[in-house]
Amino acid sequence: MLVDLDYFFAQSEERRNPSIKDKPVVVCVYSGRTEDSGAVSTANYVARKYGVKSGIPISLAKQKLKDEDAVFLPVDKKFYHQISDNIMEILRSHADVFEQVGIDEAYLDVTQRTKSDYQQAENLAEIIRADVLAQEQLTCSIGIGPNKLVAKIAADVQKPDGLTVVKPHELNVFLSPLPVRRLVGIGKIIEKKLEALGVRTVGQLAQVDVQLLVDVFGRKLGTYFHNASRGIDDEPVQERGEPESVSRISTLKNDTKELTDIIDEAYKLCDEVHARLLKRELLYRSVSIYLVAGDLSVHSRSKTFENPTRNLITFKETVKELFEKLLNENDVVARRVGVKLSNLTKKENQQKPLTSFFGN
DNA sequence: GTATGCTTTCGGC
DNA sequence: TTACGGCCGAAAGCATAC
Repeated sequence: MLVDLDYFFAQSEERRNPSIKDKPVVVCVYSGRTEDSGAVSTANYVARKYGVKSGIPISLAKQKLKDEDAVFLPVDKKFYHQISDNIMEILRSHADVFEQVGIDEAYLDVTQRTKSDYQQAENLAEIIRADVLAQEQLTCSIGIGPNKLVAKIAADVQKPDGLTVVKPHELNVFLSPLPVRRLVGIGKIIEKKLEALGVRTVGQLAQVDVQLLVDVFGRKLGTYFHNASRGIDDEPVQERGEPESVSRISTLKNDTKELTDIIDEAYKLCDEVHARLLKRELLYRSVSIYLVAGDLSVHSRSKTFENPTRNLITFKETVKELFEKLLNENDVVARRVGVKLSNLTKKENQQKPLTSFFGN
């Protein structure tokens, strides 16, 4: 079962101030450069009717809504996190195994408690929705299926406030008409390659000989596509541990080509990211830098070390080295800069053995 | 050839 | 007609190893 909180940030704002909920509500990330510079994080369904959606410029959203009584609000991540934590606790209590994905989504393995009975799973989903609504006044959309792949797609077809159940015998009818793009793992490039093979829908993909898929995409991807098109997926619902990366990015007050200006800003971000690393008692093995140029093209560089460390000086030196490298290789003006630590491990068992101790 | 791991880019929210 | 965040994980693409 996949539970997805509907237009989460905007719905949280509606809960905080119910008087806005019949109006277009647009939650924005303001960059602080000019009055309306920044992008839309998410919008409620009233706003979506006007073409306002995640990622578009705030000024464009304002234009689309210029004749409406729309509400523009800045993101309040702390507030959303509180609500999310409360809801995730509710969801966890209804699952055999629980896997949170991002701030507004979670997989619930309910096989045991429903004894694999889809009617019981549907009943449980209604209980969960009622629980979330009663305790946190928010709606969600739920997909139920034989595995994560199907549950995820099911949750997407009917929202907001939807419940979609796909039983094993309904798999083909449900999946066949969908575009291949709906399958996790199929992006723009693979979509193009499949189109060249005359494959546009999941049903068509299921008709392709598995050997041909293996020949074109390799064994791993080929067999994955073959199985996914049939709704076969063995990925277990798994409790997630620590995040895989910690990053910060910010928009500069003014564009610059100067390494020193970029480094100054980047070092501030390093301090924040490093503080978060320490708070979670983690070590990093990879350092990345990120630069959005004046023309909005994106550039990044990264470096991975042999052994995990928590050293701040190493972090900053590496950031400097990577920005030097990037600026040497590209003639760009920096608009936004960011830093990231990844390949994170807990402080204990930090040392991966080079070879296994016994055997081979 | 395929597997694996690293780097860079993409895309969802 | 343009306009443009911050964060995350996934995908793509490559190099190297087997």
